[in-house]
Amino acid sequence: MTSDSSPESSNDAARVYDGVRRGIVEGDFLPGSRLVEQRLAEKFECSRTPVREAVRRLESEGLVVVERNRGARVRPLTEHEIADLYDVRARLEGYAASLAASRHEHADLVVLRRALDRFERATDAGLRSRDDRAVVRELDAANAEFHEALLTMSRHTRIRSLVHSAVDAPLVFQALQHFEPGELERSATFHRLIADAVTAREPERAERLMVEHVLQGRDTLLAGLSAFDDVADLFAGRRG
Amino acid sequence: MTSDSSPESSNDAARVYDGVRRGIVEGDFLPGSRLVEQRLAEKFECSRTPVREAVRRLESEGLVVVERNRGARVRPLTEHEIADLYDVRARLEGYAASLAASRHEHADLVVLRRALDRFERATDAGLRSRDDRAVVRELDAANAEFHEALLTMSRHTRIRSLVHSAVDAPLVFQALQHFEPGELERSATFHRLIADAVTAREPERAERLMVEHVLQGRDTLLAGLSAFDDVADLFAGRRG
DNA sequence: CATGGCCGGATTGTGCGCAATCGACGGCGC
DNA sequence: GCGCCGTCGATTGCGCACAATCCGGCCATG
Repeated sequence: MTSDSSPESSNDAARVYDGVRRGIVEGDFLPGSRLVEQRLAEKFECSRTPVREAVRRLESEGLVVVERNRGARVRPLTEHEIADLYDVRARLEGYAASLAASRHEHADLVVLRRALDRFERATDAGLRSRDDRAVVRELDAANAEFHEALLTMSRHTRIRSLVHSAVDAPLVFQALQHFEPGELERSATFHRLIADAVTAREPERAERLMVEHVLQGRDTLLAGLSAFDDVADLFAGRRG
Repeated sequence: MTSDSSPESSNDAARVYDGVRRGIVEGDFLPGSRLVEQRLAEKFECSRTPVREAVRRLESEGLVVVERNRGARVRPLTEHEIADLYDVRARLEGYAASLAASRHEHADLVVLRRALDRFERATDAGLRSRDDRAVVRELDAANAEFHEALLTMSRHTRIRSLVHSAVDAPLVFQALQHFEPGELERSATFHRLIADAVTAREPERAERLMVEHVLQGRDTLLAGLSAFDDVADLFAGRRG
């Protein structure tokens, strides 16, 4: 689930936005840590102006919190908030899936199938070596492509940004899901079922399957979190 | 549904944000019209820097669109998009209502009741003179207070901003709803029923009622729109 | 020892100027 | 008359400096 702005965006603000966002998602900026404008400006070799813009955008997307005159920090998340976000996400993506089933055009199906295949290949690789960073990154990218394809097919101008508001913040924990045994296969299965329901233009089934898929992901993640309470503490911003 | 930042924010950026937002919602800036940074800076008596911040924030909330190096304009909406936004809103606020029914604390009910009373008073005034701008503004404010109260009671940190993403843009048309005969009473009735379901801690009923309430609003609005096709054209940015 | 006011460094908020970019207009050749 | 190209004005993108604000520590006082 990456943003619309491609990483090689020519303007500085978008470049900083992509960089900081990736830094947050991949764990280089830990939750609770401060994002000082001057520091980021030096890191990305530009002035504070585009940095400000990037940070404010991240704020409006819920990845960082800024307090007036006190600056920005990476938003810490409690287990409770993660669960809530996944519940909203389930509803939003479920709705998107039902729209996709109703509204898709033939060309969309090609894109969807390609995303499906990519995810299955990534799954195979992931089953062999799930601690290879490149493999994990490919898994996440393939997963994002599948979900993005459905958002596009829904023909709903705004739903993409709405889904991102719910999805992006918990993305920090994404990696945890891949370590749960069976989760990769489960995801692949659901992706296929969802694609089938959408292809057959069955909105209700597509919605139900998507809701269940997302809730599965929620539970896997929460299970992984409580298995690593110290990690949970870390991500909640309670530095030790 | 007004933003969290109170209008008397000491901050220039927030002041401009509030001002432009109000200008869009109240029709002073028509959809499709350009928002030139320098112009806004003069109007709000500050430099372009805070104006930029305000405009970018409005962009991320979907009220304006900006094209690179070409500036911002008030986002035009098609009837189709309005319908889609209301559908998402129904689901999101329905979810929020069910959460509110499950999670509210006793003190919340006082706030909810006050909002309810305020809306009923505003309704009475509205039935007498529905073309008085002050009365309409009070109606909108009371309505916003009711919906905001439920969002607060849902104890879901992020749902407020999600709902606003779906609600804010079509707010431009809000006024149209008040002219549909019977709509004010219908709204008041639903508000009361929703409040009752929430108070009685019945999440499913609260959700159903809220979904229906929002969809009623959608239909009223669309009916009003097609009754004024020229107005619709105007708001869609097709200037004549 | 607890408390409150004061000061200095760090960081954000804002103003302002210049360079880059885009669209419109008009001149040129055909 | 029509399409192409260069120039120009309008506007945004960005860098930079100064002002406003906040936090921590220090000191005086009770």
